Amino acid sequence: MENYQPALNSAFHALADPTRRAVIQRLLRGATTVKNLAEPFPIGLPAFLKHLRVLEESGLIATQKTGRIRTCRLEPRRLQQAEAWLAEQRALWEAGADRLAAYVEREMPEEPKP
Amino acid sequence: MENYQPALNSAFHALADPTRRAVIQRLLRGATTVKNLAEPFPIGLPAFLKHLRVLEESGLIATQKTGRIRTCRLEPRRLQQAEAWLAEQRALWEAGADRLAAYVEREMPEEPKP
DNA sequence: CCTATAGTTCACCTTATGGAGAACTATCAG
DNA sequence: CTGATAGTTCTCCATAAGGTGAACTATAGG
Repeated sequence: MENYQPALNSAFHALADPTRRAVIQRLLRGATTVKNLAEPFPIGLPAFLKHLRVLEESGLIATQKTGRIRTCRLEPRRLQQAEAWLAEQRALWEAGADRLAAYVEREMPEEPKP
Repeated sequence: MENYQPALNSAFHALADPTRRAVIQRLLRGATTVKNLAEPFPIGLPAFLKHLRVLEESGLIATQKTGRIRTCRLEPRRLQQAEAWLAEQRALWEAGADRLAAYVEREMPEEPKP
């Protein structure tokens, strides 16, 4: 089953936290430094760095260190990948012509189990 | 900040688990019972029921008990809501005309801090 | 009534998550 | 060289997640 997709696991998990979603939204407006990103949040730097690591390991952002400054930028491909999964489910739902048929087949099978 | 959206928190969290995504995909083909849903998975019923509760509390599915049978169905609105958030971010990214401008303003501010 | 079926609840375990503070490292500015 | 700045790492803590097995409840059928 193509349903075990680690990329989706970690992407959706990363997206489940409001701090991390806010980081993503901030990065939509351009790459910036850790300090800059962390500034609006009421948590300590160590905690914030954990969020960044979750985002980076999920592939939603990428970072690069130059001198003592780490710059973070958005990696839109993963975002799109998550969106694609959701869009596909919606498409299947909307297509759903076979929903009733499947229901009938399930509730009134032609060959009940012995 | 409209970024603290409990609905998105719980929806994305629910979507982060492959078992729960598989349940959603199963429900695309029509409502069914707990037993039916649980059958393909290698985990015990109590663990599976926890997954169902996460899905239900996130608003991604709805359930209804008749007699001793609980029927689960997909609630596509939440799915769409999550998709909408992602789509919006992508739209903002693709619009991103001000990305360079913001970068310049950040890296070369007109009034550096004293 | 009796029993299999469908869920449910309970106590428990292990690991992950999100946060804290303190101490440390590496660089840039003067 | 000497700070100040920007990250980083460390240990610790509380809670949430995901799983287990055993015991329990409530129907539906025969």
